[in-house]
Amino acid sequence: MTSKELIKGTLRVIVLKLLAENRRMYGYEMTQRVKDLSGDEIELTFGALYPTLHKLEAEGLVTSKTMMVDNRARKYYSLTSAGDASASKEVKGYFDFTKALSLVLK
Amino acid sequence: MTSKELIKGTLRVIVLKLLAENRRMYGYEMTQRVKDLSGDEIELTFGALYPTLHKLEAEGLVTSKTMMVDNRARKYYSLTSAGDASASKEVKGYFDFTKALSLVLK
DNA sequence: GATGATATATAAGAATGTTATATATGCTTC
DNA sequence: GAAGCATATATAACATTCTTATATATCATC
Repeated sequence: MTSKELIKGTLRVIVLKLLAENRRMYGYEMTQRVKDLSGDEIELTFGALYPTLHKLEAEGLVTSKTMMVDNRARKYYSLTSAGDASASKEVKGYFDFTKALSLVLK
Repeated sequence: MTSKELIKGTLRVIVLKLLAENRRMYGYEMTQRVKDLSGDEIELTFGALYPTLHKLEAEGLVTSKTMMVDNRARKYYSLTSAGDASASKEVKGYFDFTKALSLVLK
């Protein structure tokens, strides 16, 4: 892990992007996917992930469905159509911000 | 402004970088410089900037010196040698994180 | 004399993240 | 069969950090 503080503000975008790329995912899967994709650099914590997921659900950007898999409850999250629109918008916003910030930091 | 939330966690790096590039700067100057450099995309708020500056000072990474300029008090901030070391380290940390995150978001 | 740019700073409140904890299954190892 | 680890969801207490509002003050311009 490079820096834990820097994840602030980006968790929401990460979740939206993951769900935009995958029809449905469950929380634990997201933490593993992010860890893999980032080369073990970014590790999501559950204490941050679940509140974020619940918040997105309350905003109507995400829906969830609990299923039994291998005798174990698994809660799948998916984007709503509003969530799909938000996802591309917020990912773009992230890169715009990054670009602007790189002008300051370079 | 693209997104206000995304600035979270990056303010500290911004301040360190500004002071690494300039021998000394005052708060108001920092907000203007960041605004200029980022093409009006990033606007620092004083309520976030001053606490950050004071925190860096408490950590021994920054020192300050108040001077009268045009009959007006102006507080200049500078990096200590520890601050100088932190600056390059934390800027690098930011770009490492950004790189890792772009693997997730692309 | 009102407005706007310059200039620093604090306080209340909101948002968001960390750490610890609880719960539970299934698999592997001792 | 007990212990430990990976899998799996979730909440609570706490800490940090940012936003918004507010206070104060000078100088230049209209």
